[in-house]
Amino acid sequence: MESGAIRIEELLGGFDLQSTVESGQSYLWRRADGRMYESEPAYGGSAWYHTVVDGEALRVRQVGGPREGTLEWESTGDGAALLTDLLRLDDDLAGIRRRSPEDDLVRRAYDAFEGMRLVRDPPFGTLVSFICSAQMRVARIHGMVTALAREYGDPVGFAGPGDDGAGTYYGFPAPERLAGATEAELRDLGLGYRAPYVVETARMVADGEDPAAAADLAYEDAREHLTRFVGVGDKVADCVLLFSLGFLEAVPLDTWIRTAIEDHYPGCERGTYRETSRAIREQFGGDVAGYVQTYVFNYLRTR
DNA sequence: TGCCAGGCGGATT
DNA sequence: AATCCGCATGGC
Repeated sequence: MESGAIRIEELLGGFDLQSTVESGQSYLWRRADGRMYESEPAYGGSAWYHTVVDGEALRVRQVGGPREGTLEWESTGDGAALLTDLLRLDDDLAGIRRRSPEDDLVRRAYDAFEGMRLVRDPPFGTLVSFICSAQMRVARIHGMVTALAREYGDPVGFAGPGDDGAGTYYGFPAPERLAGATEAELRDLGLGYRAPYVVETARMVADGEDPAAAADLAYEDAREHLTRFVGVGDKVADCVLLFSLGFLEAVPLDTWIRTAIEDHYPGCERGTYRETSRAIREQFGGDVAGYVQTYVFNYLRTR
């Protein structure tokens, strides 16, 4: 096992671990104490969080604040490289904020979650997570994804300081494993009407349709391309583009953002997803619009 | 109790 | 192309 530390002072614009992994962007991290989404934003409490990527286990906690704290990590692999990739530690967050609009809502959202970064999660786990997200609260989405990992994922033994004491983490299942599940099994895990969508999309990916292939396309073509997967419309496609494939201009139009448009940017409502998306993307700063969206989403959601 | 949650697929018009 | 409808399920 390797371990190390990253000084947050060295990251442009700081970092806050809790708001990054508990803001409904990623459902692939878990808290050792099991208290995801329970504690207040900016509390943190130096909780350990863990994930598994490509068979490598990684856990991390933040000691101190979003400007002068330290990220302590332990991993079966190169923890520093994994963290930098997964949590976008190389983004210039201060620069991104400078390129964001200055209205009251955006300012309040940035101030409420100082140091929150976007994530760069693996494509298949992100795709399935957001298929599960339809008409569902974030804590329950996290519960569904956790159940899928527990039932179909590969365990990685990793003893240490985690409060769960189990020392076994589960990676998100490979497409072939979920493709082999039955709709009834997934319904028993609480997926409801999303169960057949997950099975069918897993089959498509197992048969060679790679969601990551969208990364080579222009933004709107990439969004259209991802809707080929079952259970994936424009909104879920935007989530995959933003939280996995690095399209920072993507603005998922979910219920919270649609409310924000009604209340704060009524001129951006254009009647169709495509045109409303273009308008709010412009309003939110173009190539940093996805960052603005995620701050506003989390701010409104947790009020 | 009814309403809502990071919507989508399918049928109808 | 736009609109309507059905769909699971737990929390408030």
